[in-house]
Amino acid sequence: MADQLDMNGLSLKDSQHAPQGQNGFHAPGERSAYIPPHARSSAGPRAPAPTAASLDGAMPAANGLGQSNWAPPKYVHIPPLGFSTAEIDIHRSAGFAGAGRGSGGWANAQSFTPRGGNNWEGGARGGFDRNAYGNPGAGGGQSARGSGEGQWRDGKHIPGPANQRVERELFGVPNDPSKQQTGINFEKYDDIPVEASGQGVPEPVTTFTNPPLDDHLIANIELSGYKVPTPVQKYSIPIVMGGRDLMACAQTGSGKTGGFLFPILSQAYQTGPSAAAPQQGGFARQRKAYPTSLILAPTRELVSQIYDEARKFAYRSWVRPCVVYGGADIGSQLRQIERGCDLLVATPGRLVDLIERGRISLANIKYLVLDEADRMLDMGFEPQIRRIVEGEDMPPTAGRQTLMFSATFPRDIQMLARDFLKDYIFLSVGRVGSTSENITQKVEYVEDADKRSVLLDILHTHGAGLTLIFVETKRMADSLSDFLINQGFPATSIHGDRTQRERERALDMFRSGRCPILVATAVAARGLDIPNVKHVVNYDLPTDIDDYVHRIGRTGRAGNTGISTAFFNRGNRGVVRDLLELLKEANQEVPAFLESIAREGSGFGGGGRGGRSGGGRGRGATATRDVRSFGGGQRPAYAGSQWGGSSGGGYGGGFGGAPAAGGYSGGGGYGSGYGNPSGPSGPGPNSSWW
DNA sequence: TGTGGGC
Repeated sequence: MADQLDMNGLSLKDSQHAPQGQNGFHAPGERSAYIPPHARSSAGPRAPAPTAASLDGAMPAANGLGQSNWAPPKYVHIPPLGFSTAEIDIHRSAGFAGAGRGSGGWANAQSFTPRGGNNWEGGARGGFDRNAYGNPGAGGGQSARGSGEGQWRDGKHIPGPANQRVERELFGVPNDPSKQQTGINFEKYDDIPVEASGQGVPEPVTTFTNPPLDDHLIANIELSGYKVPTPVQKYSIPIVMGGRDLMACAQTGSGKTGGFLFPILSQAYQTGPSAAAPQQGGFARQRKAYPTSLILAPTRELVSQIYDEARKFAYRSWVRPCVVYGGADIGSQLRQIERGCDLLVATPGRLVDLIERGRISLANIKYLVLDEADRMLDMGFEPQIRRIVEGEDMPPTAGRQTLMFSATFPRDIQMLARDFLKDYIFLSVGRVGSTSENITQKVEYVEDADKRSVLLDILHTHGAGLTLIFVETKRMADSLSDFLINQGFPATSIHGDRTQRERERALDMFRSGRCPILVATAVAARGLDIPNVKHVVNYDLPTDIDDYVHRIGRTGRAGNTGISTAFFNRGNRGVVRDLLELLKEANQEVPAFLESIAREGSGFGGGGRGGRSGGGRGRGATATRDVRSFGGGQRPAYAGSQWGGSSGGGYGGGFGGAPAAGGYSGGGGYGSGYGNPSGPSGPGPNSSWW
């Protein structure tokens, strides 16, 4: 269904869709118009999920390339993905078919493809009716939009009616592999250590129960299949509900999104819309939206993913989530916002645009969330974030709650982040290397000239499952995917120069297994939750080790295992020390050449630390630590979630029980071997993942 | 340097 819709308005550039009957492949000689490399990768619209038969036979033939390298069985392992064409169609059609508004998956396509009667329509929200705040029409039966939305009336939350179709769209059907992550049971993570510092850290919760959580939220959590809060959720729920600011380090895929959505929505369901809400003139047409929650993330796809989650947990509630990002039709986003916007998920650029147009005010923001916060505050994004947070009408730190989440949090970025936080609690969830236990990391020495052939070897060897290949530049993404396609591999690419439609399509093809090889730039490095990524290849290593951490984190998620392979050569010696350290910490095999190049490296590059990581940006210890604890040589309290036995009390520095002690008073410190001594580069650890 | 992100 999605693919079919994608046919609308295709330009020449999209002509890969045209030869539907040929599985979307052109013989090279036949091309009369330029077809971008990635375009040649796609199977035609509505192509069935690849089966051994379809790929084996049709694809190479249509490709007309001889395909000596084509090894069907390996890439056709759709079975491990558990897809059938029918399932895909069900899901997708659910996403597009009828919902009056944004549909699931990457279905936000509607926002840039104004198809007739697009998804934002389907029943005008009669302006704002703040008397019965929320979703007019939902009260007495079916909402006009058919989404089963609730409202806030007379100080009470009145959930909308259930809607089977919407439920299936949001929560999937049983065993829907595209919803796999939902409902992963995190009970096995019970022994994950947690470090919390700051004044008065509250006790963690252990279940999704009322109190403190609102019943309506709990119902939606159950629909989503979550059973027990993940470690980060256990801590973030009471912290956020207690009104505190938060800086949290937790691997994506560990329930981070729920970590902020749960407490925010729960509060919203209990307290209703902000009293200070929209100064609606008495006129029907209010064109400016006043969201109470704002979630910012660095890429469009991530924003879209968060929005999809938000819709689940906001189901039938008075809270209306909206999403805005660039590359998509702004008109439909405006219409969407006009119908009500309580929780807004956005990329920075488009948000600024909408603010400038006077269509969004941040005056009512109660919650500000920066996802992938270290990225949002790095050189590239920081000015925009600062403008949004400090340069518009958002309440100051005292008037809002600010939450930051990331898997990595370099020291310098922590320092910067403090500008946006007030008396925050620092939370680090996870055991050193816990992720990597699920990821087998390999590093191979490969000269640039040999990369392609080594990659082919790898692709032949590790056939089953999805393979995500990272490169450093957009150009390389195109040329490598082009190469792979010419070699007969079902590959596609995603990077920032592709159109939004191409990006979403590539991701969808990858996700669904129809195109199990994806060549990507950094755009896909963070946050994306793609089930069944079996192998991450760092064809080009990033220059920053944190990027490496995020990249390999696309596999081995939520208890699954994964493989990571990095191509290393002397051009990467800038990261050699950090990489070395990382591998050791994660108990991975350390190739000898790494050690020796690291020694070479220490000879030059100046300073104590070889390579680029000057400025104290290198990895130090394994755990991210609260930067506030470095000042006086003090360390944050150490809270072993299940270690100390005493259910949250009695950690060294006053976690839980002894409020004032916090992380400032040099608590018990780390167990031996937990916090490494500071590296030579600087005052100490700064970046990490759990 | 490159990668994201508005028009």
